[in-house]
Amino acid sequence: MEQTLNDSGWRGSQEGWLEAAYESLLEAGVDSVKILPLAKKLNLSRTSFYWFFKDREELLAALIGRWRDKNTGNIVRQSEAYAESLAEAMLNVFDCWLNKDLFDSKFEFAVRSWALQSDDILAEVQQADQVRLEALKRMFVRFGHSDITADVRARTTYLVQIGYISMQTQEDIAVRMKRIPEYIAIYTGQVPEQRELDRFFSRHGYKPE
Amino acid sequence: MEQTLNDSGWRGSQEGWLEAAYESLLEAGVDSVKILPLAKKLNLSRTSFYWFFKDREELLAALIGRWRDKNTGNIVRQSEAYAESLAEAMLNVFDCWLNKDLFDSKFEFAVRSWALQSDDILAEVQQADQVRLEALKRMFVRFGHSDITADVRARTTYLVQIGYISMQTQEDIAVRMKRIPEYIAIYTGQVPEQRELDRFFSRHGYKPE
DNA sequence: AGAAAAATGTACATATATGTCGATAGACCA
DNA sequence: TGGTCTATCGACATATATGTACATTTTTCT
Repeated sequence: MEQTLNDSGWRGSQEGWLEAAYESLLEAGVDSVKILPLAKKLNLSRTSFYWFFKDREELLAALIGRWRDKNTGNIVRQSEAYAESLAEAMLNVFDCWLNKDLFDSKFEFAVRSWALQSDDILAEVQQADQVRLEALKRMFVRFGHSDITADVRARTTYLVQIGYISMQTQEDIAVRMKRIPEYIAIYTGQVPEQRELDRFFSRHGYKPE
Repeated sequence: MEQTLNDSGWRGSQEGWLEAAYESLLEAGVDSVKILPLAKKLNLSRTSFYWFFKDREELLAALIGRWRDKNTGNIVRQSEAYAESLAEAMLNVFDCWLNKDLFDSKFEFAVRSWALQSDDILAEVQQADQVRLEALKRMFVRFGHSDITADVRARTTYLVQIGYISMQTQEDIAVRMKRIPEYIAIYTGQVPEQRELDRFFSRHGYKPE
């Protein structure tokens, strides 16, 4: 069988094993991240793995590192982006839910499921939740909400999304877009302006008829 | 070691194995539901299991049956309960989130995580989501909401709860109760009356100072 | 008490996983 | 061209899981 070689001229690499582990995690959870199956997928000998990682533990740690780097940072960033109204600010946050470069929801779900069987992972996830919720709360406060309403609205915003992830729904983009104005109204208590929606739709390549 | 015997005078039983499986599922996910560890927990020989269940598959199927029977029915029931206002109706639904007899959220999370590695389970979960969402939507429609706003508000209500479950937070009852009026306001668009809140607090044995 | 059933346990065959050791092969460089 | 990293592979030792066959014990019923 043909072997695809990487830059350094070898078939395997730390990145290669990590990528395979990532795919397996997303498809079937942590318990599917096992060295033997990954080796088969990569067409490599199982033991070759140990050249790149000390053991399975180290691979899983690398996987968590990847998640931490990607998902939490962008929510904070989007919640702090420039906006003239709360509705516009909320639409900035919504970018995360529609753009896979900003938020990897499958990864998110897999990690949260993983937390069920590992206290270390649970601590990581709860740390991330806190950071994200606080960022969203600051956004509401910035636009004049009181402490308690900002807190509850931040939770609503965030938790609906986490809930969606947990539902693992694969919905049509048009269906999701149709609900956006309603969500904005519920979360912020104010109806978004048409031009704000248009700007949002346009940057996600969506054209409403 | 002393052995606790059940009604029929034997140590093991279908229920006993199922209960052990249930506990293991909630604590550490499906992949922890293995016959050998369960046997250790029950102080029984591993092979004794096969007297009650054909194989591991059958045990897992029984576990799913348990989940189906418990969690979905009560949400539908609560959403259809008598109420004079939308706020009161919503508070009826909130009973589920605070009463473990009405909704087992740990079980819910464990099953949803399980869905990641099994298409059969995923189908079960999505079926349940649909049934629950439709029941909530009917509730909003009953109190005069349009189709689209009822749909989005039903989703908000339900998804926030699924999100909470996914956060696996262990919060103080007082902290949760303090947020209730805000949640009701956001979900229904109307502020709950004091007497409605009092009735709710009282049936959950909570006394606000 | 004796037979039947319900439940348990031992031995065996098998599958899948982890991790170590040492031999070997490919890539790179002087 | 030969040495040296870098990576791959096969063999070994071990752990944990599943499920079957059959013998044994315990309970229940007559």
